[in-house]
Amino acid sequence: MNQDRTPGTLRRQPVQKRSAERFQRLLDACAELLDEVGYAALTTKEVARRAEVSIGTLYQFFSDQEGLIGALATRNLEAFLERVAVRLERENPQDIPGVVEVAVEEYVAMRRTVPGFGVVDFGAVGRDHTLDPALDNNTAVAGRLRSLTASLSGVRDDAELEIAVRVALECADGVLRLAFRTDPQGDPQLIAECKRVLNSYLNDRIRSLGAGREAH
Amino acid sequence: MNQDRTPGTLRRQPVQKRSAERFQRLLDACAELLDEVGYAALTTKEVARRAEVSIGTLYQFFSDQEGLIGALATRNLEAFLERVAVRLERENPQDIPGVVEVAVEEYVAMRRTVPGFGVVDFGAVGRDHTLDPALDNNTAVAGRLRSLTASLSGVRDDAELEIAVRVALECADGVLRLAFRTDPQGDPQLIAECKRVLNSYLNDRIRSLGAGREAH
DNA sequence: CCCAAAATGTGAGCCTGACTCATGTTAGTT
DNA sequence: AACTAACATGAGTCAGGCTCACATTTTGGG
Repeated sequence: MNQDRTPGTLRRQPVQKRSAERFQRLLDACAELLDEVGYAALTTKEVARRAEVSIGTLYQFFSDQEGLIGALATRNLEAFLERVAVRLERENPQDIPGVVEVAVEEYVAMRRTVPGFGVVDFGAVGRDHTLDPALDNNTAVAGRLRSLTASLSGVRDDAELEIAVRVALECADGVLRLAFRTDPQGDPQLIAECKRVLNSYLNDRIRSLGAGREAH
Repeated sequence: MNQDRTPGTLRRQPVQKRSAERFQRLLDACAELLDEVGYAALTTKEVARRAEVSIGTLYQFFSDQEGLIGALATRNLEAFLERVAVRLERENPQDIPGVVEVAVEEYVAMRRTVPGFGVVDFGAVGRDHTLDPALDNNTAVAGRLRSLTASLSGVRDDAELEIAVRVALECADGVLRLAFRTDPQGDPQLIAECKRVLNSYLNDRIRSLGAGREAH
């Protein structure tokens, strides 16, 4: 009877085709609006209107506004990981700079082409202080990236690598946001700096794990 | 006499003692509430109530909620820079790891003791996509840190250093947020990783500027 | 084909919170 | 005291998040 009021979650997965399409339309409208008016000025009413769906329908899928944003972030995350996985498989880089190059370039490409990606990428802003540290979007990304990394460069996939990837991800996120804050197309110099940070750190870090190609 | 409705700004600086105290009380109440209920659930009514001030008074000082948060961020920023400047002067470190140590430790100390610091540190969340990239809080921090860094380690204070410091700051911000997301007291391992990232990158970066103490 | 059940869709309206403004009060100055 | 500028107030306006009682569509037997 009473609806699921757990904040920031989905309420009902669409099962029929019609509602599945509406679900995607809502995410698309949300993404467009985020680009147009920004995070703070986003309204659920306008998202619904833009998706040509009633406000009630929106709330059948998402528990609240945060759930809507979260679902968009999840879709972005899946798309990003898919793109990275495809390119890694195709190009099969053998060292860390190779993997860094692919991951950064795909992120940049998505920032330039995917609506709303710049505002929410893999997680809404201000979702830090959740009391349950169980699930954290960036941690999820790190987990998936870690297995991709480990399998491709011969590095041992252990707790140390987990930390290195999480740390690298936070850095990349911050520097790339800066790059796009400075220049809507992404400041090339700062994008290069992002790769540099990751390579400096990971090289340093992985070597100390005794698994790099050039042991000290 | 329409009021200043420029978003995110101050409206009137307090000039008399009474209002100056109220101004600080409002920031204190805001900081406390941010810790208690989080950014999303913050209400201006409750901030005013907590500060024992009418809602009207709050809006005499701040153009809107964002202005309130911004003023708190500015106060945090000034306190941080003051603390770092004092410690740098006292300890006078001669190399990059020395400066990194001081800056990171002071940030950690403030996260542990200053109410609300964990939520807004130097800038509210979600303030990226402002159309005028003129002023950006992290850039301001970077500018001030840069002069401190340059004067103390004999590095040339030029555009390259500017970039290095801005990049380093974004990384530190991200990794330290992660450290405190994982552990309310700040995960020691991640704090150590933060220093490591900064040292790896800055060492790499500064050496290439031909100014480190150990030229290659 | 027909129908009940399940899934889905609707939007007027409730509620809460950001922000205003007409009016009253206090501090500083002469 | 008397005047002015700074300061303080909170009931009221407005907008946006979200609900719920009800309507419509799809599905899967029979």
